[in-house]
Amino acid sequence: MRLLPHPAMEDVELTEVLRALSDPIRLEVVVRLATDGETTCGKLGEDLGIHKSTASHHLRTLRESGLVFTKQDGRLKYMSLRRDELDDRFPGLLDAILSAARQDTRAGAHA
Amino acid sequence: MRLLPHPAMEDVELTEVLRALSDPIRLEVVVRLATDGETTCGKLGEDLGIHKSTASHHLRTLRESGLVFTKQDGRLKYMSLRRDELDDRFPGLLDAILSAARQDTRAGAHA
DNA sequence: CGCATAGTTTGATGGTTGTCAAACCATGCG
DNA sequence: CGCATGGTTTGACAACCATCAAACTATGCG
Repeated sequence: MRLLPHPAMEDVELTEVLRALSDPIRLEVVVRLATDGETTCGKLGEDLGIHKSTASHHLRTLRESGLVFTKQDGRLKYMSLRRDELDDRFPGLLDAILSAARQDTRAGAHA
Repeated sequence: MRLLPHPAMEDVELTEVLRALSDPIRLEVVVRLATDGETTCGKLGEDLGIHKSTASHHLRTLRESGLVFTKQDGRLKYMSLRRDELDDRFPGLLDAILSAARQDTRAGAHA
């Protein structure tokens, strides 16, 4: 059960967080993490129908931006949202984005 | 006093809004618009020390993403935030981002 | 009409990004 | 140790982006 390097929350920049969330796949990943709790890299790749290296790339982006936390357990890497820390750093931000994303999805994709 | 074409708010996509705000200059522009009200393209270029064509490019991005409204009056084009419409479309989002941006700026740039 | 002013458009350039595939690395199981 | 499995890294490619400069457009003033 190892931990991986993560940026300290005070070093997390708002523009980096917003950039990470501006990709539809990464936004969907964050919504799923918020809804279903933690998941693994492989499961995400399957669920979203993308190559595993692409999933790895997005998860790295999310980790480096400060949004997700990665915990290694055996061969698996579990990703989770750094929800409390983010709420502390940017109060209300994650909630607003999550509810906007959920509403956006429910309303149907505006092609 | 002419109006320019703007996207309808129901066509505004969350990821586009986040992408528009993920550029430090555009985020700063939005903060200024929220604080000081409307401004012109040329003033922004001066204030931020960027070329006027760069300012024009960023303002176009902000307009197309649905964040700002452009009103032409004579030779000047006044930009303003589509605050109420955005609040209606994505409740709480703009406020959370603005307060995060202001807090981030006050805390000093984390190089 | 002619000119100055405010913005936009069009290159051109250097840098970043998302994607897949293939090679690679690390971990645990037998 | 050898192998399968879960992820990462690298390479390649096409698309996109921020920036400046220069040419262009549009507007109002005299």
